[in-house]
Amino acid sequence: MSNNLSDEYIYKQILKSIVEHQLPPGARLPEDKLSEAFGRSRTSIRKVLQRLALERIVTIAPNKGAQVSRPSEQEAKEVLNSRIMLEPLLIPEVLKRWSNTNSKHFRQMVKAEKQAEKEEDQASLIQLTAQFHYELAHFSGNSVMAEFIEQLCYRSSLIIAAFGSRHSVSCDCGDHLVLIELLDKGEVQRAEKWMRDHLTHIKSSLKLTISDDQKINFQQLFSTMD
Amino acid sequence: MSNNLSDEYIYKQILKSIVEHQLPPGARLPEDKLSEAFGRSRTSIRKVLQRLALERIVTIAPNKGAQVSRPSEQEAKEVLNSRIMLEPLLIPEVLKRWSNTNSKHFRQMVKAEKQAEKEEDQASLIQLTAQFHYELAHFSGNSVMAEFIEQLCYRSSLIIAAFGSRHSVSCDCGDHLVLIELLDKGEVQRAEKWMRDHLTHIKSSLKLTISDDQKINFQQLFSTMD
DNA sequence: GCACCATAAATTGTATACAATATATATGGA
DNA sequence: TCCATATATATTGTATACAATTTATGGTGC
Repeated sequence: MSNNLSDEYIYKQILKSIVEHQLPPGARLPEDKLSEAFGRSRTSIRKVLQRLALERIVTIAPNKGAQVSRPSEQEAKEVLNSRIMLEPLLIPEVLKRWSNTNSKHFRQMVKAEKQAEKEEDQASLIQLTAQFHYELAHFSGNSVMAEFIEQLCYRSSLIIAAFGSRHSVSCDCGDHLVLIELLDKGEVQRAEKWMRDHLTHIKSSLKLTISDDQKINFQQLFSTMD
Repeated sequence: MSNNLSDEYIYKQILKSIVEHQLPPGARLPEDKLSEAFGRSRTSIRKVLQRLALERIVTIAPNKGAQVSRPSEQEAKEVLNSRIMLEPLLIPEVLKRWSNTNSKHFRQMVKAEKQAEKEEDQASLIQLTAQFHYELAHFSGNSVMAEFIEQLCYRSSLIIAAFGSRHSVSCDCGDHLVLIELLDKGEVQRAEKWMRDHLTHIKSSLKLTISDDQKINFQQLFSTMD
């Protein structure tokens, strides 16, 4: 493989492989193998692995090295619950800045998603789905929040790798187009609700042990729906 | 100084110095000086500095090394706005888990704050104020959110160092006791509102250039208050 | 005195060496 | 055959060496 690659490039490359499920949870990441693959010394690789560890994408055990994180069920719930709380919260700000250009940009992205779906290119589909969410967050104008959400999106991909069912991914797509249309029409509350439901749906598609957290609420289940 | 200190210890030590305004924004953090101070090689120090850089507490410029971050006004606003959004959001969850033990714990903490205030121990006061906020966040049961808020608290300390007025710190204290009493009484909405107002007050105590972001809203200003 | 350039000192970037630890393999006894 | 132990191999942890770059110093001309 070619030489003299920046740390940032190596970081993105490894992250991408994990997010796209090429490197499954638990996969060992030996420093000298990576060192050889990227043609850089172990020093650079360690730096990248430590960064990924801080972001919880990778887990480093003392004297045992790095492996792709195996998120716990607890962590899975917390990450998804965080997204359910935060992403709808940013919708009003996104809408304030919403323009025709944005709309076109995101429609283009949905097109790419559908293309990946048709070609059964799981890797691209996962990556695009996450990208849709964090790019939207970035349009809120609050980059501090957006970067946090971006990390949660990467962690979600890992969580889907660990707890997702066969169709978790494609099913998830649930058509981001609907959201765009709501934003075009300026329907704040419906857009917020869509986002909440969308993420809740992803969460419930995970094969997590049932707990208090997701006891069936018959009241809600059989209430009149819109 | 004594030898063989863990990376974690060094990290906390440097973080503490920055949060407590011993190391002001812009202060250079030369690797070999720190290396000597902690009795470890530059390797360990670099690792710690890189972590702090990812957390935005420190800024590393290529070939120029690390210095304590100088947050921009934009960043200051985004961090505070994020806290204004998030911390009230966690109040309901905190309340669900609220117990007499918690109450006592936080009352103890307020006592310590007041002690620090009386002794004019600015460093402790800043640290305790931040700690109050992030410990509360941890009692929400969502550690993913709590860790993010913890980071935002550290960044806030840095922001106060950069943009705070003389009495930003002591004034801020605005009595955390009030919040505890609201939680004791189970007043969710009032507690949420208290938190929002408290953080908004901190934000407006900063010497930031006036922008759209904080134009005076007369409507709101002269509305009937409770 | 001040700007400018050359040189010296200090500081960071990167690779590598060696020690410490963990994992894998092989050997011997029950 | 299986398990325990010893040895060998592989892998990580840490310090250090050297190159690359920046910052400081000093001298020269104007």
